[in-house]
Amino acid sequence: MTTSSASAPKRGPYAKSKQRRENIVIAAHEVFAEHGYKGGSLQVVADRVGMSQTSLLHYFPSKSALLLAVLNWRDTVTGDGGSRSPEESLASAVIRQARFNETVPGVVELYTVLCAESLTAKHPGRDYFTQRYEGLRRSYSRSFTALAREGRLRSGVDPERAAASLIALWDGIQTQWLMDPDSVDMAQCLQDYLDFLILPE
Amino acid sequence: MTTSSASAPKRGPYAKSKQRRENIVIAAHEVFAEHGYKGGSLQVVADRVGMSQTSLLHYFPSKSALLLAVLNWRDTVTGDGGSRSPEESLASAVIRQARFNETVPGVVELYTVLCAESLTAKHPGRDYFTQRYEGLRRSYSRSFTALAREGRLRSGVDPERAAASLIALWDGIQTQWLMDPDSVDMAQCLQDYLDFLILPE
DNA sequence: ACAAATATCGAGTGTGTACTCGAATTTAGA
DNA sequence: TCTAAATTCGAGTACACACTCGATATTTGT
Repeated sequence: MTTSSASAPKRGPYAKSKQRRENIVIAAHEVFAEHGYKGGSLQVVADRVGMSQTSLLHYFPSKSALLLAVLNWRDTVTGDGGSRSPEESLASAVIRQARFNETVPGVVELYTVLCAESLTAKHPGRDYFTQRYEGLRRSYSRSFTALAREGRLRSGVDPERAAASLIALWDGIQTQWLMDPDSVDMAQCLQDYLDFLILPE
Repeated sequence: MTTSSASAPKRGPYAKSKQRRENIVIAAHEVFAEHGYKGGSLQVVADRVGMSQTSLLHYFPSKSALLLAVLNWRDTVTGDGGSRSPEESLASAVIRQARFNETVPGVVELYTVLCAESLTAKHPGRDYFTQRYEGLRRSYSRSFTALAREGRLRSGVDPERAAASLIALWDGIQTQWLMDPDSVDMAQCLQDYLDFLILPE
């Protein structure tokens, strides 16, 4: 036998399945970004990927399962959070990511729209976002603490509050940027804030 | 004649109408905060206020009209934006409002949820939020400019970017607070930021 | 008290939703 | 090639939605 016990005559997904699933996730990403989770429909996703709604449900058993797949896919695609090399500074990684985000407004929109929507009752994305925020705060908090040890954090700055504030500023500036991209310079706002918190070497 | 031309035999709303409309708006406020605009339904609002869905539509001709009424009502209730006395400092007004907001999580939730939802396609709240952000940025920008004239703005700080950043920080910290109220101190984060921007007298 | 304007609602309309079922088609391993 | 598994989809289900219509009940100015 190749896998598992003899009483399980399974063969696994066919060759094109992987590509098919990814196409669905990408289409769903667009639809959820444009209309939100509640506002987006499986039918529209199916139309966009060129298959029937029934076939779509063969790959993802429910709408909420599709949402979670979209959120997890987003994580793997965007070099998100702690994926910076040990040499790169926190500030440089943040600014680099912010500049990159300007080139993918759809990704920013998905994140901003679903994050707030996940605050509503029984939203399937709730756990994803709460865990993500916990992780992000811990990660940034550690970075600020490390900077403090080197004496490079402005005195009086609390690492945990600074972590939450940095994330908050980032999220909020993205919202304004989505409303009117010309009204605000995301990277510059983050740069200003980090220049204040972090002292030069 | 009392009002308008003779060919308009109107009598106007009855006595209890005003109260009725306000009850509807309050119920809608709760429902939209809990479920968002798309997620909330007229039936649930009608149930909560104790009337039929049809009667509700007598007061507000459409769901989107009800949403706009809710948003405008929110403005009049929360002492919002520029309603501070000339003596009170910008910082003190911001912190006071932030502390007040901790006592009305439903209002914060409505704002955060609908603001992000308004980014989605053809959302009826879009104009409200874009205009609100424009107004808020202009107001804060003026305050920072005034402080700069008194030499009380940290050198290198751009008033317009500082205005956008302050709003962004505020919005973002509210999101984190809604997800987990214990994870963050909204007023303290704003205080930290303002203490940096604004020099003591 | 009377008549007209307002308020209330039951019943219905058309549409969209996520999701199910069963049958036909395609693929892959032997 | 042959068979069983994986894939596709048309048809249908049950329900929720915003909104309409017309008829009834209530309020108000005179």
